[in-house]
Amino acid sequence: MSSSSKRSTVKEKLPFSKNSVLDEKFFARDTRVVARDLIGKIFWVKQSRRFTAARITETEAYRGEDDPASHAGRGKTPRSSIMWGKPGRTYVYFIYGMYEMLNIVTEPEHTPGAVLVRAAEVISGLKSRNQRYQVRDLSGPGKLAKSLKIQMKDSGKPVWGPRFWITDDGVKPELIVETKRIGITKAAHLNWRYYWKDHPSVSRFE
DNA sequence: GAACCGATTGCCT
DNA sequence: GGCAATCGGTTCG
Repeated sequence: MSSSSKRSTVKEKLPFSKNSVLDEKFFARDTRVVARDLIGKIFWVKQSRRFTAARITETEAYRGEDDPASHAGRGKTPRSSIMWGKPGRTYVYFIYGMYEMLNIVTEPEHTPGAVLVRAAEVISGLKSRNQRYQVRDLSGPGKLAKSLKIQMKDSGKPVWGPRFWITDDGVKPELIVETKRIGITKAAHLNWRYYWKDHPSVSRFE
C-alpha cells in the first residue's frame, strides 16, 4: 500500500504536462513574434535532479544580417553560427568577462535569429531554509543565467529536455510593453524588447 | 599575436 | 548619472 513498494521506473516523472511543452515549430517563426510570445511562458531547468521553474517576463529579439546589434549582424563566425542552426536550441555566450547570457535560437534553420531572455520570476524550486538563498526575481540577463546556473557548456541544448524545457500553463500577461533594447548602440531605435507591464522582475522600465 | 570591444552589473559620486 | 571589473570573441596586422 505504501508508495515505497512501487519504486521508480525507467521513465522519470516531469513536474509539468508533456502537452504544455513548446516544440520546435514554436521557435521556427519570426524572432520578434517568438520574443513576444515567450512572455508569460515557464522556463524549466533541471539541475542535479531538481527542477526550477521561472516565468519569463522580459525578452529581446536579435535577428540576422538586417540587425547590426545582433551577433549575426556581421555574418557567420564560430560563435554566432548557432544562430543559423535549428530553432529551439539555447545559445549561451559570455560577455563583459563575467556574465553569461541565455538566448533561444529562432527562425527556420539557415535563417539566423535568437531571443535574449532578460528577466524571469522563479515560481517553483526556489531554494530556502538551510540551502543557499536564491532570489525570486531574476532581473537582468546576467543575474538570470547566474541564478539558474546556466553556462557556456549549456549552449546548443534543446528546450524540450532533458536539461531545459519551456512550457505554456495558460497564464498570460494583461499587457506586454514593446520598447527599445537595452545596452546596445547599434539599431538602438528598434522596439524589439518586450516585457510584462509592471512585473516586479522586469530589469528596467522605460 | 596584439588590441579592442561588449545583448551587464554593482558600486561610487 | 558615471564607470570599473574582467575575458572570450573578433578583427587587424
